[in-house]
Amino acid sequence: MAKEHPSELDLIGETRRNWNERGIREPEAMAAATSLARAQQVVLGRINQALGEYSLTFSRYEALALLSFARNESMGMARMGERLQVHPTSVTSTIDRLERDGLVTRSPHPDDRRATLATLTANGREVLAAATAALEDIRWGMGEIADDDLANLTVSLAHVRASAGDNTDDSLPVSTKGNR
Amino acid sequence: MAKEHPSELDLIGETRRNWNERGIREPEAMAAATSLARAQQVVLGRINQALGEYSLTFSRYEALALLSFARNESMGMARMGERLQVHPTSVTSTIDRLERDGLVTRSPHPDDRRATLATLTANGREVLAAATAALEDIRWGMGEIADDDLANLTVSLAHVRASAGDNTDDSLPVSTKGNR
DNA sequence: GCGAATTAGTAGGATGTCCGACTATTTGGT
DNA sequence: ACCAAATAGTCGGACATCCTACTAATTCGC
Repeated sequence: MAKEHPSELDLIGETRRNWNERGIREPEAMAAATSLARAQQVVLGRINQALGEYSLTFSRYEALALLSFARNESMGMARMGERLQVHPTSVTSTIDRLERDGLVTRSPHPDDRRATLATLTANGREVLAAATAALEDIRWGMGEIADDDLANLTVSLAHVRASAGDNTDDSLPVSTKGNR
Repeated sequence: MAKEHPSELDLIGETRRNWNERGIREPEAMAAATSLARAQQVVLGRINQALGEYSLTFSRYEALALLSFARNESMGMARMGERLQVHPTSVTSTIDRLERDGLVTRSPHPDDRRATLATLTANGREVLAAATAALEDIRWGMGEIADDDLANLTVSLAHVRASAGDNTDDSLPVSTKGNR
């Protein structure tokens, strides 16, 4: 997915300069938002590139990983949507494709006839392991960035997530925990 | 788009804990990548929410803004794809919708009969101005985060972008420029 | 000059995401 | 107990994005 499209000129800086000439009201926020969008595009592109080897996408990979952590490698779809923070219809779509590829199975919930359980298959477990190794190899798309810088990034991003109401208590790197 | 789905439990931290129990190889990179994805989801959701008022999406907004900075508020579509860092077919799709809504027009390039120029209309210019004001009002989706923190975030993200070959010389806040 | 290689734009197909609507089932309040 | 309200999952529609393939036009190299 999406080859890397490096740009010689600094697109973010260029954009900021343009907006500044026009007298923008929140330049720092604008720069942060556009940087965030571009960085995510880069990282997600690398991740999906690596996962393509296994006919996976990051969405489907996340669903597999979530199931692998669950009791019996099984979980109701509504709960998956909450955990993955996506719309119920996105879960349906994701599970459709994972089921098509034989990585999960659907089964009726034993106690609630409305609910459907998604369960990891043996094949799904194997593909997940291989895909995880591939992601580790590319450091989850984070390039050659040092762990210290990654920790800083995670902290900065935690502020953003916290502003949306996310609890981020446990996201912060150990080294920075309680240092405030 | 996408209401805010705050989560009481720390999903990122939870995920990290799960992976740690399994002995992951690049925990910092994993945490940074998942944080990036979630933060981007939050910010883009807020931005698109605000732009919905004007029947715009962030993609279409970016295209309008790009045109507004161009000479004659006009630009070839291939060039737009380079600037916006998206596939040529995505530009076609974006311009299709902007044209449908009367915000841009297509016209043949005078010197190159292969090329098509997209040009901002008067209405497009007005909608862009109103949408920009709306984005400023919500600080481009960055919530209540202080400018200092936003600057740190932009610097951290510049590292990521730089790792993809992006030139980031002019993205860095003035205060940190040349301090290395 | 002329054919090969490149470039511009689009059509068609796949995926992911959201929203609104709809069915089936379970819960809750009176 | 019973009907209203909430919940689980799916379907269809709208968008954004990518890729492959194709047409038309321009540019390059010999």
